[in-house]
Amino acid sequence: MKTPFVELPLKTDDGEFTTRYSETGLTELSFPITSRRRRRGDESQNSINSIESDRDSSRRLLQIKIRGWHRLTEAALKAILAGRQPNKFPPLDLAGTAFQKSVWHALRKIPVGRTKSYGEIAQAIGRPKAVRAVGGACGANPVPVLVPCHRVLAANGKIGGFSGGLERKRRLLAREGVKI
DNA sequence: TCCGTATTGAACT
DNA sequence: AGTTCAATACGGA
Repeated sequence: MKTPFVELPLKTDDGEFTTRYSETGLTELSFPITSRRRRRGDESQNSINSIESDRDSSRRLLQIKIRGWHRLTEAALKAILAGRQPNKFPPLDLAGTAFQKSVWHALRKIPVGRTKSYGEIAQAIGRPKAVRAVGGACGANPVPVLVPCHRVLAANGKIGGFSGGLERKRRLLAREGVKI
């Protein structure tokens, strides 16, 4: 992964997500801060929003490219939050080990409204015994929702875990029409 | 090397 | 239907 250098907020009906981009693609998507009160100087927090210098035209082009990616992220995120399959995703630039990347790749193959167990993912990547490790990789997913780790349930059909909180996982699944 | 995990299935109450 | 437990792969410290 290239080092991320742009951070952009993404407002949705579910709150304001935060996204980060490298020169290669989306590196991170984080859930809205749940804290009630919003800090006063919060807006100044966005200082990394802009690239230091616009003088260089290649940088300007990159800036434009990232804005395009951000629009794709926004559309894709909102689609999934509404329980629909996105038409298009931004390019992803995910930091992780080879094992984690293979898990995340397998997660992306689960269609909207369908689920798999941790064990099934383990099988899908050819490591049938790495069930717990699959759970670990899900928890390390830097781009939740877009890489749909919420569609992974425990083998007995129970909810399993979720870094964004079980409530959110249930809500996402419910919108996709999945009954637990 | 040791420890914690978003697991699993079997063997027990 | 709930609890305990061992097997197990991986990643971080």
